[in-house]
Amino acid sequence: MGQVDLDRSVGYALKRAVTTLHGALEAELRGHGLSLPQYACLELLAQRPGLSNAELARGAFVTRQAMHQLLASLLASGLVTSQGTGRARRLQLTAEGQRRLRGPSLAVAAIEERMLAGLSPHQRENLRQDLITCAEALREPERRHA
Amino acid sequence: MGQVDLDRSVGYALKRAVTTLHGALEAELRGHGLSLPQYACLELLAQRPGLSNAELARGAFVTRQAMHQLLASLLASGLVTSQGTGRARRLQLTAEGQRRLRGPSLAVAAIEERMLAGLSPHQRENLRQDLITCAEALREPERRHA
DNA sequence: CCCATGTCAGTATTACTGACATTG
DNA sequence: CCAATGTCAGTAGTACTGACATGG
Repeated sequence: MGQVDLDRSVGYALKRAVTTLHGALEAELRGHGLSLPQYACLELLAQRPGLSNAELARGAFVTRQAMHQLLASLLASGLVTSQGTGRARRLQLTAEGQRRLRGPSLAVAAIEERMLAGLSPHQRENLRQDLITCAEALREPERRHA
Repeated sequence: MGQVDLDRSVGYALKRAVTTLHGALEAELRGHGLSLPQYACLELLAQRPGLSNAELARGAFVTRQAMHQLLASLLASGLVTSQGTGRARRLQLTAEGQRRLRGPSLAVAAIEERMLAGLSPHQRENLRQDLITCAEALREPERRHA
């Protein structure tokens, strides 16, 4: 065989974990009036103020078109502001955006904490590092432009 | 703050890993004429013959309605057969389904192997276990029906 | 000139919720 | 009767591809 064994597959466990996490996050965020993509965008801007749309898209793992339309609603809601009209517009949270993010951000942190409750700090860091190692390993053969 | 720190967040690393994996899988499977959900369904049936639609749905982390419509195309394509008309219909791959799955299954195994190339067998198992621990931890408070 | 970006459309896939008959 | 299932619709949210102007 040598094929995939679901009961031993890291990929399958990965999918299970993410699905469960997404479900928990969406359920929680719904109560805060935010979708998961919206939250991700706001959180990204909170921690990395001044990102452009394209940078934000890369950080959220979506296309810049998808981020563009997501941002449109956030801009319209007054949670985010755009500065300049040049090539890379600086985006950042408004005061209202910061206020609206506070609760959800704490709630999300609590969920992540609950998810990791069974792991020691050492295990958590190992887990995070291994996940990054996995992502890096898959990105290699992409060989972006040139 | 005590809020989410993207650069230290396991959840963020999890999302990055899954997104990258999905991208690699979809790119590969496209060449085999299968979508990722279709592949998942076939692989599940290959390893657990006789599953019902609802069981399949749980195994693939989607609703039974979503699985139902996915199965419709696979049944129409003759890759899967349904037996009985009772409450829990037994589903299984046809000979054609098995044949069509072979290549994709090997390709997916290769991708998973590439993803894990930087990790020792011990690390891989640790990673898988930790992911399952995380998923379990989040599932607790759901408390399904009483 | 070139590449990345911002932006406008259109499309498509995918899954979801709701509803209801059926089965065990 | 009840819980789970199969199934039919309709809906929605999300992202994707294509295209094109702009800017550095």
